[in-house]
Amino acid sequence: MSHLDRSLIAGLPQFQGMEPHDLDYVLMNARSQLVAKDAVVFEQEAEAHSFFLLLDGHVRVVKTTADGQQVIVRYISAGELLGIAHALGRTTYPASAIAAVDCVVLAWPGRLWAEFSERYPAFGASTYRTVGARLQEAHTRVVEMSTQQVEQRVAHVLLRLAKQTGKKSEDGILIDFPISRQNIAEMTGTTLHTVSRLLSLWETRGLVRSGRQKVTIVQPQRLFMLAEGRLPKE
Amino acid sequence: MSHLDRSLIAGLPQFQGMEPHDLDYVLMNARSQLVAKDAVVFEQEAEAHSFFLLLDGHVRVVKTTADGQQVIVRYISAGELLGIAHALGRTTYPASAIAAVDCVVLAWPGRLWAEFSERYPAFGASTYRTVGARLQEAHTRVVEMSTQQVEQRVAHVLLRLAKQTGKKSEDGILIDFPISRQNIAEMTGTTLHTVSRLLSLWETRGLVRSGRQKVTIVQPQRLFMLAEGRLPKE
DNA sequence: CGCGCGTTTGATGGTATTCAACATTTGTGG
DNA sequence: CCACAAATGTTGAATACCATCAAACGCGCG
Repeated sequence: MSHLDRSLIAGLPQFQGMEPHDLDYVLMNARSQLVAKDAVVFEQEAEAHSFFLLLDGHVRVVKTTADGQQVIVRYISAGELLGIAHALGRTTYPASAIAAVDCVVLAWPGRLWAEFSERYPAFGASTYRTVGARLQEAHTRVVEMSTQQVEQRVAHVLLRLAKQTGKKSEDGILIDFPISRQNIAEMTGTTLHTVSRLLSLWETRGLVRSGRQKVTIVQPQRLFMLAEGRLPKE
Repeated sequence: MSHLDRSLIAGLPQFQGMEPHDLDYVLMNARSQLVAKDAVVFEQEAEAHSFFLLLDGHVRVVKTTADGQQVIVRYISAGELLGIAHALGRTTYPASAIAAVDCVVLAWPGRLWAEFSERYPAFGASTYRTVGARLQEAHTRVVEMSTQQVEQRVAHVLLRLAKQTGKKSEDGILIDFPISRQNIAEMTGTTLHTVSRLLSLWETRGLVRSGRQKVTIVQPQRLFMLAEGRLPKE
C-alpha cells in the first residue's frame, strides 16, 4: 500500500545506491504532509519526534531568542533534509521551521534515524556531509558577521540566495520565494529599515529591482564587487 | 616499538570501547609532536595531510580573511581532535591552528581517517557528535552576533572560556592560557580597544581582574547577569 | 635596564539603530 | 466590488554604539 512513488526520492543523494525494495521500505514508513504557507513544520524546543525531507517548496529555519528576537539560520530548498536533530544527538529541535510557501514534506519517526543511517550507508554519509557543510557555512557566517559591515553582509546574503534558488527572469535573477525586508534583516543581523534603505539605494544604481516580498538581482557582478568591498562608496 | 603509551588515549571518548591491541595499532600510526607556543599546527588552505589529537596544551583555531582580518573560531583543549577537515569531506584545512601555549599533539596521516571511522565505531560516532556540537555552537554564535551588543558578547565569551578551561584561583576563575585583548576581540567581532575598555570598567566594578594576557572572573553570577542583559547600565 | 608588546585612555566620527510618521500593497468582509 | 484593516515598505531625524585615530603607559623578557 505504498501510496508514494519511488521516483520522489530515487534521485536524491541521501538515497543513492539503494535498491527499489529499500526505497519502498523507506517510503512505507514515511508520511507525506502538505504544509501551508506560514505554517510550522516543527517548533524550537519541541520534542524531536520526526525528521523531514522537503519535497517541494521553501522552508525557513528560525531561532528565537529568550527576548523574542528572531534569527534566520537558513532557507531549505526542495530535496534537502530538515529537522535532523537526531544527527546532532539532540532530542529537541534547536530551531523552528516555517513554510515560506506552500510545501510538501515527507516525515519519518525519529527512531528510524538510527536504523536508516546504519542500514543505508549512503544515507548516513550524505547527512554527515550535510552537517559538515552546514558547519562550514555557519563559520563563514561568523566570519562575515565579525568582519564585514551591514552593506556587504546584505549583498552576500542576496547573492547566496540567488545562487541557491535564483530563477532567471527578464530583469535578472529572481529569488524564488517571498522574502521581506524583515526576513533579510534576520539573516544579516540588522534591521528592516537598514535593509530597505540599502535596497532603495541599490535600485537607484540599477543593481537590483525589488518590491513587496521580492527581490531581483539585476547586476550580480556589480553586487558581488560591492559585497567584496571593492566598489567605491561614491 | 610502540613508544607511546596506551594510557595517553585510553580514557578518551573517541577511543572508547577499543581493545588494547586496537589502541596499540592506532598509536603505532601516530606521530607525537611538540608544538612550541605560537607555532602553527596546520595552516588554512593547506593540504589536509593529517588530523590531530591535542594531548596537552591549548590551541586556537583562526580563520583569516582575504584582507587579513582574523577571526578566532574556537579554542581547543586537551583531549579534543583538531584538523578534522576529513570529517567534513574537505581536502584542505578551513582554518589555521596555533599553539596558545607549548603543546603536545598526536598526528595521523589523513588517509587513516576513513579507516579509523569505519573500523572503530566509537571513533566515527564520537567525532560526528563533535561536529554536531560544533555546528550548534556556531549557530549560537551567529545568533549572539546578530542580536547582542559587544558588551554582552564579550561577557559570554569570557564565561564560555571560564567554563571550558577555567582554573579556580584565589580571586575567582582564571582562564588557563595566555589571552590578549586582541584575542578576545577576534572572538567577539570587536576591537582590542573596546575589549580593553570593557575589562577596565568591569574591573572597577569588581566583576573581573585582568592583566597582561590573563583574565580572572571574580563574580561569574554578576557577569552572567550582564551577559544576559539584565544588569542596569547605571 | 631598556626595549617591545600588550594595554590604557581620550577625542572624534561614522555607521547603523531607534523613533516616528507616512505610503503602498494585499487581503478580507460587508 | 468597494472600504477598510493589516502587513509591508519607505523615508527623515535624532541618537547610540562602537570603530578609528592618536598617544602614552607599564609590565615582563632578553
